[in-house]
Amino acid sequence: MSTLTIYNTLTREKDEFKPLHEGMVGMYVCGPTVYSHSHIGHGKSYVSFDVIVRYLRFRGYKVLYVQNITDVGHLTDNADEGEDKLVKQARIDRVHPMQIAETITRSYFEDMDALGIVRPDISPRASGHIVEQIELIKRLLEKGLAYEVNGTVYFDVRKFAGYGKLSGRVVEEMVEGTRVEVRSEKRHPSDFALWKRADGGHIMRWASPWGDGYPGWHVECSAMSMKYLGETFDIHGGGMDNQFPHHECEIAQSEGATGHPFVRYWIHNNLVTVNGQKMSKSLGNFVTLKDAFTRHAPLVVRFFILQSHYRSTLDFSEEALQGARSGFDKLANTVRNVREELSRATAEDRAHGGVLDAGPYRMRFLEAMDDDFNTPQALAVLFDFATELNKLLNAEPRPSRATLEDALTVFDELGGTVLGIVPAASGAETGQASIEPGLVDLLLSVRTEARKQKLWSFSDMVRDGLKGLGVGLEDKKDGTTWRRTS
RNA sequence: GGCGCCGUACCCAAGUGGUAAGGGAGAGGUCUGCAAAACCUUUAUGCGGCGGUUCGAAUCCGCCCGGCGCCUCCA
Repeated sequence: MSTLTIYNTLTREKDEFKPLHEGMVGMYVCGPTVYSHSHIGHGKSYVSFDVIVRYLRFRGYKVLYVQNITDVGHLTDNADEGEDKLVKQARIDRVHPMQIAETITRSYFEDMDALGIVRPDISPRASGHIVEQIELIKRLLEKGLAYEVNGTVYFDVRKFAGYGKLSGRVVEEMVEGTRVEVRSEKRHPSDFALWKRADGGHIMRWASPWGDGYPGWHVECSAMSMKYLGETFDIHGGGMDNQFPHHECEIAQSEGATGHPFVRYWIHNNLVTVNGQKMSKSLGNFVTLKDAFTRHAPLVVRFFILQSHYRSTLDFSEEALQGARSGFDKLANTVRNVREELSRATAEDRAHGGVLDAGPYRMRFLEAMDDDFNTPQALAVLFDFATELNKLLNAEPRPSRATLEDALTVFDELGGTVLGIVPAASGAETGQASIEPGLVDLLLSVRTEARKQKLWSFSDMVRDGLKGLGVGLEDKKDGTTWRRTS
């Protein structure tokens, strides 16, 4: 097996992956701020990290995957001023902020489940870890890396030498040209809030050594990741837009407090564009997943995402999604045909027949995934494999049972377990007891009889009618098969 | 202004020194009562442009053109 390499933002190159503890991986990914429904950008991000987790597990690592739910703390305009997003939405909807958080959290998991994303092992809520955040801030104050002003605690950026190492920024150079307004309270414009004083009407507030307030922008991720994964862990992921300042600040807080390296591999996925333009909350041009799912099956969206590399931007367009759908169908058809042929081969106890060695395809797939999770290339391997299998399925002698079994294993493991785009056999294929498949079969036998009598317009009527109901027919040499097409 | 990314066929998209993956769409063909599915052939002497390094460059270097991102929230 080749070695797994991961593009590490910290080193700016593909590093060989070696976990801190043999066989175990601690991984943290920045989760959503739950104040509005997830959009396709979230989809791309979490599908990408889902495949990374799946692949690591497939490769035999025991992965502990932690992804936070931010239900407090992020602000609307800049790091130090502005309104809490949850509070703002709550005011608009005239409900308690936690009601928004709860509703949106459910919505988020609903969408992620639809995309076939394996749930994180732990989904810690920021509001449930206020104590840990306060403890972290206390440690930073004790070490002299933070200071308090009027109930607000700031991180003193100039006291932490490593500030800027992730994003390649130099503190002194950042001041000029930025739009960060200098707040007189702060010792340096780049200092960021760890704890914020809650003014009069602020609903989300907690008691702290510095008075009533709420956690700053970045502490939750440091506090929660270290709580569950330890002070140094293997992988931290997130969107590229979080590289600075969010992740930079996380490093400063965590390493400042512990004195140890925080994260060994930083993984950043690229963003989604719509019509070539960045999709963002402030631009208001985002497409929610729920909206996308009304036009495209969730698995097609997942397939579409995996057709480009996680570090590339992905341009969302209806045309591209249509193309993805056709490609996805092609792969799904092949898997279905292999399953059907296998049940025939099993029934006739077919020991000999056409042969295709799955080994080379499996190897190429793993090599692609080992190369910084190159899912487009891995998919290309599955397509190559499908083409060869289709040839075999059309040829005489019929493929051997062993070949079909191997092929199915490849599809189930690589396409299913790793990429998550090959679902388990559907009800119709497994003969699930239901009246509907029985009725379709009955119609098909009637139509077959009609075709024997060359009653073409009659048989076409049945076919067209079923098509309208989302059942597609295929007349093959050894009989007619059907599948759901919508 | 500072830092960074990208530009590959009609569309999407891999490939980072060895002579252009894969998917979609189009054209032609095989099979079929017709479809559908599948298979075969075909569609970039060419990788934004111009130079340079090299036996050899889409891949490395320089300049230019075009698009985008971060430096304020965002995955």
